[in-house]
Amino acid sequence: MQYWLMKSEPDVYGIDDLAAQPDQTDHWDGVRNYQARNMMRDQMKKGDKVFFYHSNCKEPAIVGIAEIAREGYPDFTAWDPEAKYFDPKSDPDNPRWYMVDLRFKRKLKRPVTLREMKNHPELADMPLLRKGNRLSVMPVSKAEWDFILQLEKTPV
DNA sequence: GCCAACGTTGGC
DNA sequence: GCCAACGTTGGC
Repeated sequence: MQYWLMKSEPDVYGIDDLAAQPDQTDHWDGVRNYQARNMMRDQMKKGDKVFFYHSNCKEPAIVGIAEIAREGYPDFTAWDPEAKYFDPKSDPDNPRWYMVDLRFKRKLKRPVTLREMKNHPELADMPLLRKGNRLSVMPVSKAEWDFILQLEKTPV
């Protein structure tokens, strides 16, 4: 099993939005970046664990845990001219973009903030902490995953 | 709201 | 294939 981190803007789609879905499951559409696409299409497996990260907000932080409920399949919103992430270069015969389904598992006991993570050398290799990194989907090592779960248990 | 860093596009 | 221009991301 692998571990991942996926970013979302809470104003657009936060962890509470995922938790409010039927079966607490939703498709993760709108990713339009090839590196992220490849990971969703080729690497994510059902049951993999995912940190849900809130980006572009007041206190960027990991706020919860989800899991992969369905492995990569074509992102059909790319074919919908009305959709925000419509891409005329993608078509059903040759889909350019892929997505997965995520199922909400739980919120963290407290958010583990970006600011806090920067203070721990154990996490320094995470793409999340590297300057200028814009990947919205990234792998997390088991050591990093476990470390962050330890942080969660520690009061701020 | 600013702006640095990055990915993509398209002219050549 | 190069690279300048452009749009986007996302922390601050």
